[in-house]
Amino acid sequence: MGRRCCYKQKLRKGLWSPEEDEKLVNHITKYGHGCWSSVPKLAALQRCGKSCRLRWINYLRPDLKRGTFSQQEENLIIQLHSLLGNKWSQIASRLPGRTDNEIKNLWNSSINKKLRQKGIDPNTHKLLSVVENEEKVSAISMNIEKASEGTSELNFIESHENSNNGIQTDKSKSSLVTMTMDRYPSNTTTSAAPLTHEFFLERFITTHETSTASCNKPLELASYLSFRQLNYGSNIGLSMNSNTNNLLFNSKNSEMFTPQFNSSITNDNTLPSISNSILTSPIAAVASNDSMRTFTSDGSNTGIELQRNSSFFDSNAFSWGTADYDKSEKEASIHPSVTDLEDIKWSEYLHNQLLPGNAITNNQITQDLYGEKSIIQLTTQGSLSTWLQNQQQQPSLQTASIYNKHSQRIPDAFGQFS
DNA sequence: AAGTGTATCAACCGCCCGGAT
DNA sequence: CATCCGGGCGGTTGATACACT
Repeated sequence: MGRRCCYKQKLRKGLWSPEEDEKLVNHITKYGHGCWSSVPKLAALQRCGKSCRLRWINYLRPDLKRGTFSQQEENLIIQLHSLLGNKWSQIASRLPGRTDNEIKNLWNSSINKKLRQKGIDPNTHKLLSVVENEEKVSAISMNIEKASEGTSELNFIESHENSNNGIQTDKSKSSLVTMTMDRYPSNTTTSAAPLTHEFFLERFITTHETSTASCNKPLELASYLSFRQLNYGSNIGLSMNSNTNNLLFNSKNSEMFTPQFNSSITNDNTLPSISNSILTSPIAAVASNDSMRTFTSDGSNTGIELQRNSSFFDSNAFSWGTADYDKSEKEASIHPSVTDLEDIKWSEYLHNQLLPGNAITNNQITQDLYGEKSIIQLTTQGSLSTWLQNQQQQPSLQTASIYNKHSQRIPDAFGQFS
């Protein structure tokens, strides 16, 4: 099978001359492009059909928007890229007047670099440090599995004391590993409450519900936000790996640590599928480089303001992902765990879906990729547990309907994914 | 002013997909 | 069913513009 178009002789290549442009425009204006392979002949051009098509689409089309990209456009591109990856044509279809080539060039030349300067992996949209640590966690996880195949846990610890993973394995660290392994024995991993986004979100919700009078627990919020990599630009990242979901890392110093659990504290019975453990001490590290304070805006609303030293238009923490909608109906209709909450656009869920009474009265995310700082501001009057209790009464129906609603909205908003 | 490095952008290349034969 | 072929896409290249020393 040959590719004739570019093998033909006498075909011009390289930049288009104004005369060629004029010929192509005149032809397409009069007759349309029809079959691209026939366009060169009909328009008297010494070009292949592909070249004509490219020239028209990327440069001559009358509906093209010229000029530099606006900040909104760049933010949208980043958000869409986090959703679609390098599907430039699909991204371009969401930006009227912009071509896939143009967006691709912008990404490769500009955005890519800016993200890296911010310490963000442009491919995964995660903190570079987080990505690195995830690799470390993965490596350790493999070592743990290897070690568990050995004679004893002690052997594992001792073997790590002699290894060089970039992670210190002093006595205290080793004891932490021992503790977490005890907590999550391999045969109960799936039933035990893992330290996942569910865990953080539960704390956030629970805290907001039960302490609205003072709402002075910003750390729980930080824990969740940090988990979702909302701390883009921060030099501190948390990483959790599903395989070793009981380990945390401080990417600043590459130290591994584990959360302190206190299973006796708080459970409002609104999330029966979630462990009633809470995370305490490690979160302090999350917020150590950030200015965080609580405030009261009007006496009734309390909120949390998180100011970061640097910022990024976050597309993960409050965005939806197509993969999330690959869930089966069966899975979506089971228990209304917090996972369901996060499977849809989080802020929108809270704002529009989750709280019929508009318990969250304001949810503003003011972020700018290139700004000096960003402010994430949430105010709440707190009635999440009310909703959650309703969910508990009719879990399958409501959760399934939410899932269906959002799964329908995705194609509406973004068209069909390939 | 000249040289060098970097950024931008237009265009090409090669692969893939789907319809036609 | 296999092959042909055009269209479309993402990756890459090369020319040019621009910034900096």
